[in-house]
Amino acid sequence: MSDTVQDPKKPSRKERELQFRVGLVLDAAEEVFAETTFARASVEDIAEKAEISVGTLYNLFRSKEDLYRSVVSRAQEGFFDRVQERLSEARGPLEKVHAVVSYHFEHFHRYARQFRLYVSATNGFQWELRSMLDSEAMARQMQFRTRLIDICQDGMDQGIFKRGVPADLLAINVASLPHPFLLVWLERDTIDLMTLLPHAVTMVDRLLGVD
Amino acid sequence: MSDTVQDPKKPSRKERELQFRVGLVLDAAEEVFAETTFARASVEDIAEKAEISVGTLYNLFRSKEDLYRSVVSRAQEGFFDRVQERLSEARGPLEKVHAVVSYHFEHFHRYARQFRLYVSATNGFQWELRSMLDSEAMARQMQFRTRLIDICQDGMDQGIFKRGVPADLLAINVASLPHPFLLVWLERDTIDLMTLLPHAVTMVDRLLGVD
DNA sequence: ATACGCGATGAAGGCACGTTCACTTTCTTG
DNA sequence: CAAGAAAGTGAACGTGCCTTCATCGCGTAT
Repeated sequence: MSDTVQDPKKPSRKERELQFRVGLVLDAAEEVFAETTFARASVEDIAEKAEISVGTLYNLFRSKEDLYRSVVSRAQEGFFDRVQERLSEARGPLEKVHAVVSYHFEHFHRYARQFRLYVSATNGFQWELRSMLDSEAMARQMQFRTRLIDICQDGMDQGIFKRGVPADLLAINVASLPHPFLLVWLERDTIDLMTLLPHAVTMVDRLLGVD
Repeated sequence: MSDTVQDPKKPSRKERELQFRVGLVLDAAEEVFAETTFARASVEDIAEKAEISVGTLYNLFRSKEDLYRSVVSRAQEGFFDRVQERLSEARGPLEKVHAVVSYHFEHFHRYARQFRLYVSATNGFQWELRSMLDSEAMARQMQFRTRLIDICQDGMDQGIFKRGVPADLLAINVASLPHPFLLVWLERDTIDLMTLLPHAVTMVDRLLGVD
């Protein structure tokens, strides 16, 4: 019998060809999903960009959601693989942390498009158009940011905050410092948010360089 | 002629009643939008929760998008108003920064539901279900986090990183430190991402407490 | 050369949902 | 109290889009 039992490590030519084709489709899907949200991206657009028909797309993936998951997963895998690489090259904790931070910058410098997917993978967010925001809301947002920049500038001028970083970057970092804490809180709904506050204060103080 | 010219400062009873009703509808809409994304939230659900018909909803708001904008705008306004309050009470830059951070915690402790809207307003993100993520992707995410926690713990044990904060919180802060920089970069597409890296490194060093 | 099988195709099905509008109910006013 | 205005209603409409499936084209084996 022509029992085509293959070496399980080495998939057949057919199999490899399939994986290659799937990869091309994922490329196209990544491009489309990166441009908008999951809901707004259309299967037809993806099929067209991949130069296959919608039917074929559904032969390769069970559903739009399945396709999206695969795209995000692949992008995330690529990202983390490279981070791990850097981590294993780096010696000592400080160097390792620097490697992680640096690689974030390098990665999105190269694959700028993937940023939306990255956010989706790490936080469960999806992008929406900024234009969804009221112009009033935009204005308030800007006003608040300016206010915070001024405060940081004052602190530095008065020698209370450590110098060495532009005031606007410092301000933006301060403003987004609560976010990771809030995300942690949402993740484990057992903990009380307020118990995290002291730690957050410690972290801002470090950012500002106050003892 | 019964020219009902009103004192422009004091709207008519009708007008005030309308505003009150609009407020109730916004409450309902906030609840629904906070539960899912803009795309997934349905106008019918909102109308039902507000105990009005879909038609009435469309008498009050031009479109679903208009409604969403109003909800976000109102939530954001409430948030910023209170922050400004705290800011004006606080004396000196450090106290002001502390006030801002503290209020983030207080606010979402009280209005936990608004978190999604807050993110939407500040970053232009929308939430998606976590379940959209591959289980593999989840695992990778977790693995990376654990790796980073270990590194932070090592650093603290070796006396390289400053103590005083749980290793997991430190790790999460390190991991999300690049985010504000990336958002700044996306906002002003004129700048080169890599020019921001040195500042990011400075900020991590401060977070870690290395000189 | 012919028959067979497997993947590709895209038009049609079906559904979900935003929006409208003719009709009804409620309120106002003379 | 009646007539007219204003506001409320929800069924119907239109649109967009995911998914399916009968059909087709092409390579392979006999």
